[in-house]
Amino acid sequence: MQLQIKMNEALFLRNPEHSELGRKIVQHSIQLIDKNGFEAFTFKKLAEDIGTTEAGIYRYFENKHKLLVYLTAWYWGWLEFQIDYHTNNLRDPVIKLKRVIKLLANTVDDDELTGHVNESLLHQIVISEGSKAYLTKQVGEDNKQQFFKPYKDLCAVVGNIILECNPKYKYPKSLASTIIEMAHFQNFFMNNLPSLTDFGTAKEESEIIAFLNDLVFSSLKKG
Amino acid sequence: MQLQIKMNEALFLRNPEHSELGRKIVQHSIQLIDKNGFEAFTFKKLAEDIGTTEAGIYRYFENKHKLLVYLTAWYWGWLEFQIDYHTNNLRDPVIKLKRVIKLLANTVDDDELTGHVNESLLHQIVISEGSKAYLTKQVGEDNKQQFFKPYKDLCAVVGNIILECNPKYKYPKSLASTIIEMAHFQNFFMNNLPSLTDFGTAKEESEIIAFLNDLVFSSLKKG
DNA sequence: TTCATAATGATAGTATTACTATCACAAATA
DNA sequence: TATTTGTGATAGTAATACTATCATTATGAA
Repeated sequence: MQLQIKMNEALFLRNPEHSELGRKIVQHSIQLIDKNGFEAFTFKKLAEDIGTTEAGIYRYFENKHKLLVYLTAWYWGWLEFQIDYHTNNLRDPVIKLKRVIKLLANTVDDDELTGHVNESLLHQIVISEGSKAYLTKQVGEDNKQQFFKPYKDLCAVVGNIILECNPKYKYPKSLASTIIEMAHFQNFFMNNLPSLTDFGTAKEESEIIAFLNDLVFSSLKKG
Repeated sequence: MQLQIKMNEALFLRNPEHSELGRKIVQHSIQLIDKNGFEAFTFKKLAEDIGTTEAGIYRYFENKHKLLVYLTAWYWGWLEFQIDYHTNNLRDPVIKLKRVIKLLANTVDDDELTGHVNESLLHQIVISEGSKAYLTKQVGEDNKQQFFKPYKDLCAVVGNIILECNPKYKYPKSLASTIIEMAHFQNFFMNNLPSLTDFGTAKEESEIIAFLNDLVFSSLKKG
């Protein structure tokens, strides 16, 4: 059994899933970006880490920005699969939404079904570097090429569950993007700038979940 | 009359406010970063834009990261002043908080009191590039040196107003950082990835304000 | 089995970036 | 008047972000 996330072909020059080297590029880039941060990450270092050459990496990805977008898109695609999988048997939209919040805010375990991707590290990358995928001047171009479709799809899914909870709620999409972003930002703040949160002492993800639940379900309360 | 924001001395090598060249560095860096984005921004281009040399810039700022942190810190300091100024005569904390949300989410006009800083452009920079000031591997080091104090102070101010509204509310700081971040992220999404928001058609900041007000005051409602 | 093609490795080279260093000059200051 | 301070001009270096070429190896179709 194996899980494959279908990726936008414009994100790479050669599909990294289709070769050993490609999978190594994905695997080691996740490790390196997590370890040293995206700014310090270069294709040269990645090549050395893998034991190939810089040119070898460039055959798969145009540049490191595209690779970052690839990784985050992969993550959002994977997460949407997780959400579908863990909520498809649930009827009550409130329970569903709580489940989604948990999946967004919890540390993920490494998924055995995806050999070369360490989801736990990738989750950390999405927290620390994810916004850099779209906070650029090329965001318009990238968006035209559908690079952010997985993120937008996930947001739409969450937005729809929100509407199921309260069909009259006026800001389902904005609330969805708020939940998604804050699940990550509050985590980053908790661990790095704790005075921006109320979780500085305990540093428990469960508290982030409690905060998000409170935020969301106060908003969705009718009346 | 002149408004001066007191800045952390560790952010620069020479205080840019104290010389003509320094003020030009600040002024032109704001223009260039706004125009081309932070990634494409280099000290060489900045020097050419000003009509000085690269070495000249390095005498003021160690590197472009410090300059970005300087600019964002300046903005948060300025914004806190604006908030103090516009809310100090208000008694009702609910009105106060609404005022704060408006100040956070609205496009700012260029403040005449600060000659070399174009607050309107700087606001755009904080929206598009602001998170990059702390989403780095050095965030811990930078935080130890108090680089993010203005941001944290602002967050504390907002958190306290939240507590005035509802002393029993459990997440004042997290809600404060959520408001601040979302005032900017929803703006960025609205203009660049509109399907992540509910403001795609109108593209009005007033809608972001309405969303944030709804979000915040549902959460603070007692019961 | 053979021929063609595709993927990789090895190496080289370029323009730009991110600095550091040095020296000369002008203005302010003591 | 001597001295410090800020600026301009120039040079230089290591690293980054690529592009190009050629030889070798693996794959797979005829």
